[in-house]
Amino acid sequence: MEELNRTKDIPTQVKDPELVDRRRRQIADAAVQLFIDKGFHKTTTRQIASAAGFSIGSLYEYFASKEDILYMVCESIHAEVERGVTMAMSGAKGGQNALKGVIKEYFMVCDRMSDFILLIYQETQSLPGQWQNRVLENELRITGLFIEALARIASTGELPNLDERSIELTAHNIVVLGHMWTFRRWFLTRHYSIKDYIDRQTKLILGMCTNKVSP
Amino acid sequence: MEELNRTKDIPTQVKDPELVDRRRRQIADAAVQLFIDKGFHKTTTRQIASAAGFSIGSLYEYFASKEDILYMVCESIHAEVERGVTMAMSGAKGGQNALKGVIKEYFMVCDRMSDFILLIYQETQSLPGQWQNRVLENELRITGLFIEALARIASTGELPNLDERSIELTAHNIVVLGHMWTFRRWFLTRHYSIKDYIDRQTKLILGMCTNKVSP
DNA sequence: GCTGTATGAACGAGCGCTCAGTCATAAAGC
DNA sequence: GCTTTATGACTGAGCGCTCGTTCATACAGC
Repeated sequence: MEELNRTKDIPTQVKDPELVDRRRRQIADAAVQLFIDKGFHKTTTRQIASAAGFSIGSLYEYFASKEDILYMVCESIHAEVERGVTMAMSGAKGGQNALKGVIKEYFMVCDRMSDFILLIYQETQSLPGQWQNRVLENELRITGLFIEALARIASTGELPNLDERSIELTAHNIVVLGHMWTFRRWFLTRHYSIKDYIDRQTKLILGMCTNKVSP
Repeated sequence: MEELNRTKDIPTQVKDPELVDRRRRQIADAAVQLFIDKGFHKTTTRQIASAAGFSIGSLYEYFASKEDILYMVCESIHAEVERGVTMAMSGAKGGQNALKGVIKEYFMVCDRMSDFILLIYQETQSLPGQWQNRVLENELRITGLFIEALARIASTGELPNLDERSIELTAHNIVVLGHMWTFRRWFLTRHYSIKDYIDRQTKLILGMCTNKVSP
């Protein structure tokens, strides 16, 4: 799993690496739900330990600090999102419908993972600087997948009028409009179903790409 | 000032209302900078008090809790953003250039206030539920300004193909793409000047509005 | 019996918030 | 005008408590 590579540099006291992976996954699963429900700061290490079925002492055998746990949670969320987006891309057909399909699948991922995406928006700042950067790199890598997809579609001549920079910005826009479904859901879910949202946003985004506005 | 009306229901021990306003403004000004620099949770009430030039005891004459201070900070940020957006609207000319102008002015407000907007994205969750709702209402009111502006422009026949729902969603998109400049600035400012960003996003947004994609 | 893992009581720094008291100013009494 | 009393903004030591983290001890597998 991708997530395991990137958490290798979280320090631990425990020798058996397979046990470390298993326990860390246990802890991350328990922690993420607590963080979603109460936020990072209002969740205590004791609550995390007991939700994972450990003593507080054991928890500190696998992590050196509370922030380490948050970092691992963020990493595993991004791994999951990236997995979803990659799958959405691979199932794409040719032509302009390819873009429609990718947007739809991505927005579905955002819908399914909205709690998790929201968590990243709210708690990235609580990470130590070094790991904040890692999280931002993840965000960029996911955006990169959309840049590639758009470039591929543009190269077939389906998307006129898009230079490299505009493709980049459009990719960011698509990513963020997916996130918007999560951080404005307090309003959006009251007025749109996810299907409505996807249909309308897809039209608007396609308008973005195929526009022919005079300068 | 708008912000004063909405903070009337924060309790205080002090009798003189004019003094309450003055002191609260003092405290909010000190607190907002600390919150931006260190975050809400890592800022202590003592630090706020001393940055405002008070003792910790006095601070609690004007607020009943630390969260009250955060709420007042959020209110004053929204008041400032709303002021900026309203000014941008009032200076608008007719025609499609009206929309261009509004977008430009709004994005400039986002650029100027990016620290503050970011703060709201990160710390709204730290507010008690009741005041969280107030902050979300503010966000909605600002979006409403864009809905009105778009509706006004559409009614002149400048924007074809936009039903009411699409206007609403486009307004949300514009607001959020302004925010994007703040919460992705770690990437965007390295590759785009604010002028670049405005020019390119304006083109993309106009493409959104004037699109004629088949169903 | 030695190594690696698990435990939870104990620690102590730090937090939000309180409250008994101070002091400058103003009103009241003479 | 001088003294006394009342007012209310302001002060900061300290209370009660929580939390992240540690470590002496117990236990399990080989």
